[in-house]
Amino acid sequence: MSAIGDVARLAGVAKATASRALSGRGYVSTETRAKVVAAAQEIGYVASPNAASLVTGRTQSVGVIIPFISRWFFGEVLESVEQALLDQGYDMTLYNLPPESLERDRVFDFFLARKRFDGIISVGVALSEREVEHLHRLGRPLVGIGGPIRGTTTIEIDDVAAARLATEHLLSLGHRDIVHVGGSQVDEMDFHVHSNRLRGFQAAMMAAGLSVSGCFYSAEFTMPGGYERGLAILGDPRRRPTAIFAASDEIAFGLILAARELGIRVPTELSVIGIDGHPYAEMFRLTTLAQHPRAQGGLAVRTLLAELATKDGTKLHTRRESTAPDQTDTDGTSDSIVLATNLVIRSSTSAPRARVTHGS
Amino acid sequence: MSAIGDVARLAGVAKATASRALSGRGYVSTETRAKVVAAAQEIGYVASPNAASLVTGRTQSVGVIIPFISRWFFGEVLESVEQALLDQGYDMTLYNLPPESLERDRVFDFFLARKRFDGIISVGVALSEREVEHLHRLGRPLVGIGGPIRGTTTIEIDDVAAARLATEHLLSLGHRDIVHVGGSQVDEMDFHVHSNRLRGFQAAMMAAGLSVSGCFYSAEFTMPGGYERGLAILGDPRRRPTAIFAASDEIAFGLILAARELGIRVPTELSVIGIDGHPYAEMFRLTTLAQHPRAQGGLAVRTLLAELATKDGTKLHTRRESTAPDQTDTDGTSDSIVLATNLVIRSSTSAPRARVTHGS
DNA sequence: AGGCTTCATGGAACCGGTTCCATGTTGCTC
DNA sequence: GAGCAACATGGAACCGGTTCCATGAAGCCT
Repeated sequence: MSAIGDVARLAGVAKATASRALSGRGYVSTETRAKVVAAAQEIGYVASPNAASLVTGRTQSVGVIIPFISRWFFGEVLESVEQALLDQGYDMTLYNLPPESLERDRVFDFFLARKRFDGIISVGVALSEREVEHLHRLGRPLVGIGGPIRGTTTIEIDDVAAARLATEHLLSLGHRDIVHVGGSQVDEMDFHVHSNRLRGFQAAMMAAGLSVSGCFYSAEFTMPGGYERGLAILGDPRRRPTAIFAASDEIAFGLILAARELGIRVPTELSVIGIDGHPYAEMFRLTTLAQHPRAQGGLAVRTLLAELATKDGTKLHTRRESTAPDQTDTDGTSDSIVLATNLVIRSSTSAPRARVTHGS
Repeated sequence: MSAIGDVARLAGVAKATASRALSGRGYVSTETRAKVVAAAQEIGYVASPNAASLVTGRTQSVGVIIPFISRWFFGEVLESVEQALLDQGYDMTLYNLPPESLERDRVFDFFLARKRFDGIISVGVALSEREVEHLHRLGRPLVGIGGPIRGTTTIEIDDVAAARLATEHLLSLGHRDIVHVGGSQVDEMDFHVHSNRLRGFQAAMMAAGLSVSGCFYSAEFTMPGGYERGLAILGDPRRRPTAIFAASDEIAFGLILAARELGIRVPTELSVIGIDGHPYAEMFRLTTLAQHPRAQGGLAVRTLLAELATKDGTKLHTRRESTAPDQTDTDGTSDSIVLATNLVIRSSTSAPRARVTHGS
């Protein structure tokens, strides 16, 4: 269609001047700029980002890797990341890599290897040494959400602490017979979320002098997952706990539904607490430790763009002359930014009923 | 980093030959190709898509516009679209445009106007005349999901028919006192889904000789939305219907929860049917009219890529010489591909209890 | 053996921008 | 009024590929 050359011709200036006028870089007189802008407007000129990328090395777009799209946490992160990037004029290209994805290598070796992104955000995907290495070699900033990645800034919550706080809430209400329903070790490959929450639970229990053996059940991280586990755990009245700490709100919802189905009153006969701050928590009156995925997404984008701005001094476009001796760039700030969670108390938790001593 | 020139030099051939060898276009002897491939392998060469796009006009990437990410239907579509595109070597760039988005114009005029995409998929976003016009002018294929867009191939289900079928299921069980809980007119701007489902409901009711006045209640398209409406509708025992047709499974879940909370048995005292085929339907034992968003997404991609392949003959790269007289390209196949839905009967629906005649 | 087609390869133009460098202008200082 | 900095602009190189065109070597036909 219309190229910048056409704009220049129409405005009666050189390509170089038109470029400067439109991009705002370098010296251009006010009148010239006006002429160029008018010409561009007239023929409906829109710059080709490809051409610009080719010479500047900047693409104005960011790649995002994520294992799930429709699970609440990930959907929220995605929405906030997209929003923040759009605000700053960046495109977001999405790679959905479920835990067992066969495409994984192809995404890393082919899609991400092309210099198509100014930076990459990895959400809840545990990267292998090789993969991190691979991405670092691209010389593009990489920011993670949801767990530490070696040599990379990561936004996360303190899962151990969150789990401990949730458990302590139950303990403080007087519960002694507490069970944790969390993610299975098998799904764990995707991050340490599951085991961290389990550890937090165990830490709190042990600090209270309670045994943790037999207190953990695994479930899928979904409402049906919690529901099924709930039916199994609560089915046997003699082994029924007085409180359950669920590793996610969705699991907690499922547990509550299972309890209702079995005629067990929440919270009178069973307290349930979750982690997430899911929008449905209000409806289920669920007490939960709220995390804020949108804040995490927004912060990830700000962090990435800040690193990008810093790196701006150092020409992104690797000039062949500057044969820097393959520095591994380990100076990369490997901080882990921990965001706060907060306890939202609703009516799914309360003190346990007066204890009925078993067996006598 | 490494450019194709480096590969060529290492292999001892010209850039042109290296390009042919790697892209597989044009004549290259087997040995030469081997040499080039080996050289490329050796220095870890990865082609720059930007440079290629610049000359070919193809970007190997597709833009997707979608109003929600975390709602079930949209998440599913997104996952399947991404998957299908990745399979074919395409990138997916995502634009999240919620109904009231202020970014809307910016996305159309700036982000989508740059020749960055080979095609565009619009999911559940009603496009204005101007926007369609705008996209068509780019000369890139456009495929819609979820509703007709003038002059564009669209993948959809027959919402009217699906609603009618759902309603007929309730009627065939003997229900006469049926209520429809669907999307509000206000959200409607995003598509005709809401009003189409309402129309299907009304058609079935009227065909059965029943009045439809006062039989419709609007709700947010979420579980809490259905829950709240459910409490209101079912709260008054005298005006309680024997069956509810919910416009979405999530609404249906909410209705079921409300019923349980009010001590109303499903399906004995209240039948509930939804539309969607949500994965949680199993857990809620919900009878529903299943649609298949993944199939819709996959088909949309296949359709788009097919149009792209056709257009391939006609040089995508508009050569300045071919000053074709601004043809509006109204030949565009404006088909609407309608995908099937199917009734999945579970135990949220049954015949109504023996009728208790009111008032006497 | 001469002429043609098919295959192989290199040189150079080109896609559409950005940026370096050279060449002028002004305007201000001493 | 000479000297110098800041401002304006154009020409040309360049980013990294693809493709057109020309040249040449085989292989085949008559």
